Amino acid sequence: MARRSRKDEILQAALACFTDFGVDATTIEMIRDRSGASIGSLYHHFGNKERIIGALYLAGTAEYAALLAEGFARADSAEACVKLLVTSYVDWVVANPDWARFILHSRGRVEASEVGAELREVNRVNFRRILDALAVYRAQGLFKAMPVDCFTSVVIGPTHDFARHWLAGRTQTSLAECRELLAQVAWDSVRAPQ
Amino acid sequence: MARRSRKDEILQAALACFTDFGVDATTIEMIRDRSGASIGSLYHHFGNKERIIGALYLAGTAEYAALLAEGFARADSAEACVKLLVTSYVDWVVANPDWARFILHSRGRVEASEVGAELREVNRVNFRRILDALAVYRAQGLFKAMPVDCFTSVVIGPTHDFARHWLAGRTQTSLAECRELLAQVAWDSVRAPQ
DNA sequence: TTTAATTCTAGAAAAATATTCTAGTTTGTT
DNA sequence: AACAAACTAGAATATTTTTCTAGAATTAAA
Repeated sequence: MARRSRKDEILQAALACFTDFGVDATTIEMIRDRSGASIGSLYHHFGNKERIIGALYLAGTAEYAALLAEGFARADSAEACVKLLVTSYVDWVVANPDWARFILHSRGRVEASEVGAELREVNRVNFRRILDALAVYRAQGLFKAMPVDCFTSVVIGPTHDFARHWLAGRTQTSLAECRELLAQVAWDSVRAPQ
Repeated sequence: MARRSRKDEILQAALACFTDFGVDATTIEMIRDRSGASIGSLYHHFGNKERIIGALYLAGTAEYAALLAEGFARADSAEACVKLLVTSYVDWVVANPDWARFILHSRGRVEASEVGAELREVNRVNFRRILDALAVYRAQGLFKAMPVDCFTSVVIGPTHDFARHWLAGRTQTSLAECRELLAQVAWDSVRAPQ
């Protein structure tokens, strides 16, 4: 690409600032300096600081959702689907650590902001798609009996938690090394007893 | 208690504001109004806004750690220890939902702030205590082989994730209802195969 | 009980930060 | 070229955080 759009330059600069100084410590002026945009341009594109944060967050989750959807098209068993939920997440985090760090740390903030409703809607749709894909296996009794609410938490919870520690530099083991283990644990946790 | 200390009144008011409006939307002035303290008093006790957030965060994690330590004194098997990690967390979240919501949403922010180092130290000590308590069972081969980094994530990850959804009002099932299920899943995920 | 030191409270003033506003400039279309 | 729409610029304004000086309450020593 010859030159990114100004809007993308701003988002890129914002992420770099968030990574270096934390979301709360970065000021609009820092983003302005780093992106080369003017205050006017910045506010033209985003309206306020929260919406910069929101846009970056939504773009990130959309990328992960796309990766997941692509995988689901090929997954042809209960085991493959469950493991895919873990491995897609791991792959995306490993490929985009700064973005992932930002998202993990800003979820609450974005949910409470103006774009919170939009985010919840996107999540709801993605969640629904996952459940639909798994419904047929559930009907076949391939999963342990469990409130549906708990299912995703049991599958993805350990991976979220470990990814957070890895991103914070607190683990000996790398996230990539644990990819298969986490996928296997997820599957073992939800499969029906033999 | 006849009258809470001014410092506690400020923390209490801050939590109430955070609950009602979100951490980022509450201003120092809102905390001042709600607590009845003056700006001077507020800055005398805390120095800046981040330190109010940090103090509230550390107080919350200390309460949970105390609950956990108390339980560990009575836990006398690998299974009891693992399940305790889950049930103590569930019990604390159910008893202190506002505080838990704040903590879940502010972890990243606090880690990035001045008190981040203190928080990491507290976490490290608590984490070490847990691992020490479990080391004897690990030596007996009661746990599945797994990098030690992954162990806590596998145990507590699903509970963290579900608690977050429950606190956001996104679940049908209540957290309390899932208490035993989550504890059992945690134990099944880490116990050695029979 | 007086005195002195310390801790705490008050709110005005200053500094930092976010946002709005008006005036352009560029880009694309007819 | 003429026009409209999208975009950029930065000064001006508004909001929010933080500092600062003065004084009140509390504690401890003499």
